[in-house]
Amino acid sequence: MKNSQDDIPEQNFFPGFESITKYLSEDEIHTICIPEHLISLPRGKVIYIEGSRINGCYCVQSGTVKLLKTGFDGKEQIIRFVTKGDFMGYRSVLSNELACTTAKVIKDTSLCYIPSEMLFSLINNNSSFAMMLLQMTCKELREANNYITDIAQKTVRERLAEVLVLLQKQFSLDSDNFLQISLTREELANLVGTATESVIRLLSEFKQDKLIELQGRKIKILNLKGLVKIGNIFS
Amino acid sequence: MKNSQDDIPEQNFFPGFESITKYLSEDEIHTICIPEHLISLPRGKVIYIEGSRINGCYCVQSGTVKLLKTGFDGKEQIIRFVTKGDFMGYRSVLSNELACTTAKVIKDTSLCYIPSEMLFSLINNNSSFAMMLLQMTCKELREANNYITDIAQKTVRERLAEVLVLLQKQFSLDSDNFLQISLTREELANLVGTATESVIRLLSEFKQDKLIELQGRKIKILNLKGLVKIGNIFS
DNA sequence: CGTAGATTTGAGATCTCTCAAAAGATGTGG
DNA sequence: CCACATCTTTTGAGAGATCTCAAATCTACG
Repeated sequence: MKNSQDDIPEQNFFPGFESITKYLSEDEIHTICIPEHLISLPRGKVIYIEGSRINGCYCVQSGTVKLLKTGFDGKEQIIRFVTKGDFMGYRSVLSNELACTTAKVIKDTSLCYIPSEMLFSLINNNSSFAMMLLQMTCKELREANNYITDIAQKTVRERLAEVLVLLQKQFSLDSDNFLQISLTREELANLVGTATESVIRLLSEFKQDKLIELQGRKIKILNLKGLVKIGNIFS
Repeated sequence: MKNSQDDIPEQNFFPGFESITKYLSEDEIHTICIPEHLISLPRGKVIYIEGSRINGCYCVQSGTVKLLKTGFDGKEQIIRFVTKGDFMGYRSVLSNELACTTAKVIKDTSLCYIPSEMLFSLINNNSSFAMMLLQMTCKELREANNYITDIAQKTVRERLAEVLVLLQKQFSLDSDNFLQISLTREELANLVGTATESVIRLLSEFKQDKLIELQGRKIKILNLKGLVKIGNIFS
């Protein structure tokens, strides 16, 4: 597998792999990072759909993907965003189940596909990779548990404030300090777990209270502490 | 480690381990199942508290434990129940973080304690155990994601119906077909994510509609299909 | 310029929560 | 075994948050 291209720094070609390369040998990296496994997709494209069988997982190298579940009445619930260095789809592969979420691109993205066999072989042959994966799922699990408690106990107002704070943490800012993620009001509602109109009303309240600034879909956090306080965020 | 007691069937002494013994060698089982690691606790006892450091995880052999998180205003949110054969606490151990939930006994329980080092050594030396653990976290993650969607989109009435159906799935029935789990109205509310009074009102509605029968804290499901329909449960 | 989709605003309906009080259950100590 | 204290459960009533429906505006794009 190792070949004469050793002098070419892979990191430049596969920037998204920084987070996992430290757990993989050169051989393993070369096996995964073949051109046939690299995929580029524009905003709006669906990577996989809830209920379908997926035969591999994905590592995001750039862009943003939303993972969502569809409720019984067709309403979307956004579970999390997947950005550079994150994995997705591995849960279904590992437990050999149909995908329980839909993955949809919200900012042009490039992905590396990792076939099931390859994932299983990595886990079985490389215990530090297995441990990394285990810790990753544990982290997701903790966040999911926190989210359950929040959604169950907090008001919509508190949750929206919290979501804004979390977006600020996960996404970088552009030159004008606006969040580098563009969500429709509906997507924001599907993240918070509320109606679109409620998000709109609360956003304009927050704007009036000088907590945020709005320019179409772009959001700038003006008073992070204020939002933290409204959202009753402690952790 | 292996000794002259080989003729004694461990299963009788450690019934809760059925689910994990198939992933462990005899040696490994003998290392884990030492008397010093077996703990019996009555209802009401706390095994570990949210925010504390735990140095190992637990495998439940009998009884029932509730895992809960405390919201900012002190209200409990029950995350899940841990019963025979289930693990708990491993998430915090693996990610080397403080416990993010509190574990409290709700039905007299016996546990086996598994120290951190032992857990890590099992993962590193036994890839099928690591895989089992990984699949377990994936299963929990799927359930957590489902729960997020439910709590965010369903009404309290739908959620209570769903919770009753889930309890019926997870817990066995006594001779009179009552659920073998005893929860206060408040605990039920903390599971559904609502106020105690709301649970009480809805339970008596369900009773009037002949969906359930109540005897104090004991609950008998009379019309499972009806509850499934009210709860909009598809999976 | 026209159409489709997204956003905003308003108003009424409704679900759910909170607060308060009564009734019932449980447990303790005398 | 009774009396008292405490906790749980139940019921009522009113307040408030949030949702739904409808209509108006705005935006983007061919």
